[in-house]
Amino acid sequence: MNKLQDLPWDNPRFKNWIAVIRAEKAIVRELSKSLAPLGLKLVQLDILMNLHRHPGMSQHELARKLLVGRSNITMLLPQLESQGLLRREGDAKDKRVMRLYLTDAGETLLTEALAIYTALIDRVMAQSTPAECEALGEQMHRIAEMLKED
Amino acid sequence: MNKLQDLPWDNPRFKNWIAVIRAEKAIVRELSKSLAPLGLKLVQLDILMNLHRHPGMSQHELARKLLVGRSNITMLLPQLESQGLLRREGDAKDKRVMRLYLTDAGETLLTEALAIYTALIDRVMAQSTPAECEALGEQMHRIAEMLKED
DNA sequence: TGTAGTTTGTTCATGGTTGAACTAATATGT
DNA sequence: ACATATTAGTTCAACCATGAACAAACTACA
Repeated sequence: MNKLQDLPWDNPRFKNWIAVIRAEKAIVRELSKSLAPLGLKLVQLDILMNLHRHPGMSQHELARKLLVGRSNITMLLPQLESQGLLRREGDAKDKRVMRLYLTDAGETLLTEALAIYTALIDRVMAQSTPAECEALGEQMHRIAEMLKED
Repeated sequence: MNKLQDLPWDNPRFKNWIAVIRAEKAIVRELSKSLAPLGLKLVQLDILMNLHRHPGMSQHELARKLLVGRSNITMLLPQLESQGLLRREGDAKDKRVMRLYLTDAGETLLTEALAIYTALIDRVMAQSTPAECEALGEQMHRIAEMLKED
């Protein structure tokens, strides 16, 4: 059993991980505020981004990409659809799946939102040198790969 | 107006930031699963950790530390209190504030939970050299400081 | 075929989080 | 002292996300 005196705040790895959490939370908060004027929530932007990169995605694929339940997607889509940002088309070969596409309005809003997003990230990452930033990306990528479960 | 062809996935800063999000989500998911056998949710562990470091904290201070609404704390505490993990004492000088303390049971459970937590973080951070890990922490700390609002 | 198993998307009950009132206690300014 | 403003904590209604149960559509294999 550990003693309480050797708690992980003295552990460099742990301490640095806490810093990651804090920074991530701060950025997400800031981003949410910046996106509010567009009427977009973070998860909605995530959907638009994925649909732009993978037009014709199914709801199931989208849910997996977003690490979110399928039922959540079911309830998220009507909001965006009624705003005319995307459209759903039944797949011709498999009548179960709905294929998702951004509309022009969706592409336009996405562009505006990404301008805000990249501006924030540029501002934030300007705190680090390009090399540091690249190293950061590689570390995180390794971690995500390591924890990927399938 | 940006063209859609120069989207931020080609922007190194942005791409690396996406990696941060993915890794963070993966770790949080994994951690939540590991903590479930103790009957602890992540936010509850956060509370125990903060109460250990700052005994006698008020609910308001705790809410600010956790970046969470005060009402959330109000509803989170009874769960932990009824499990005998913490106790609330009215402040002698200011009758509005409730001072929070871990019980011995709380300290014990915290120790167990932290063993799990640090094991995961050690495993994850072992993907990087100590120097990389330190650089990571510094970058994140700079970002959090930059976005700190008061 | 046909039957069992899988996959897609939906529905629904549950639990979690939020922010806006609200109360009680304290601080401030005249 | 007294009115006003601020602060700590609570309550409540609204919103979100989740996972289990379900129906419809597909697949596989005898």
